[in-house]
Amino acid sequence: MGVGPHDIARLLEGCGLRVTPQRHAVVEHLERARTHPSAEEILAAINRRFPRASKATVYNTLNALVAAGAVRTLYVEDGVARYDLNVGRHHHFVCDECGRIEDLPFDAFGRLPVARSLGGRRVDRFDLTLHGRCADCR
Amino acid sequence: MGVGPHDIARLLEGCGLRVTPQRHAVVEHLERARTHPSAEEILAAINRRFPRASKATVYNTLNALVAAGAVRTLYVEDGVARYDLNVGRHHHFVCDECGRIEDLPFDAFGRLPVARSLGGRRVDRFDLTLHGRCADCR
DNA sequence: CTGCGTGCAAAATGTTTGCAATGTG
DNA sequence: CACATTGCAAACATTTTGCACGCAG
Repeated sequence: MGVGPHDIARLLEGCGLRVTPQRHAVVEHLERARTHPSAEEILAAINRRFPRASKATVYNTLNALVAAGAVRTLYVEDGVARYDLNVGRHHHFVCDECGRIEDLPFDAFGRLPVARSLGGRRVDRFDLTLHGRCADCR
Repeated sequence: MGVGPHDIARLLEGCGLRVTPQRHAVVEHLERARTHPSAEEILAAINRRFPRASKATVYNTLNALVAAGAVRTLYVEDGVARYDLNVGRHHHFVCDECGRIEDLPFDAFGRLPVARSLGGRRVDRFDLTLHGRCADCR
């Protein structure tokens, strides 16, 4: 699922956003990072290339991408927002040792028998998060 | 799964906490509320009986209960911590309309075929959260 | 030139902590 | 009576917002 340097610009444009170096760097880091980084981590990463980049820019960019449906927000374990470029159906694995969050393909362990309705409720979707030790920490 | 007024005192003692009226009220509200309340909601609730009760007391109590394993912290949708007295195995249903969070029994829709290991990872547990409309909002 | 985007700083939340006064065991 | 717990206020952490300047179309 490689997103080329071109595609980043297209993704931004597709969200109605102008392509700026800072925004490009935000998306590039989201793509490269396999840890579902927080805003703070993203800011630190893009500050290596753009030392003057600010929280406001990072949050503005992320919120715009989320609003446009290109990025998903994740809340895992603590109240810190984490961001996920992968908008397709998938699950998550949280390593309780190092804290990294990995994507799991939707069918990694078979389809889940989740009903469409349940006790009078309408079920539209579900989020599954696995916990344990990642391959590195195991 | 009714927890009587007696049991609240026992639960607090079992966590090594002295039984105070404020703490009793916190647990009582956790038990009665079916919405997995946030600290702010709990504070508002116990302020009806104890107008001078403070955030510090609510947070101290909740954190002590979480540390003792009697309460679970939930992070759903936004960065706000929500608290769940039910520490047994169960899932959650989030109503996207009214925001309420309901407990679902572990076997509500069959056991999930989640593997013990997955691509080099060790899987210890999993959290499943269903989204949709609750019976009231449907 | 028009206006979106940036960066800085301040504000708005949500949560934690320090401490004197108080209540519990 | 000893000391855990309370309430208040201040500190913290994260996210949002206001605004002047700057760059792109």
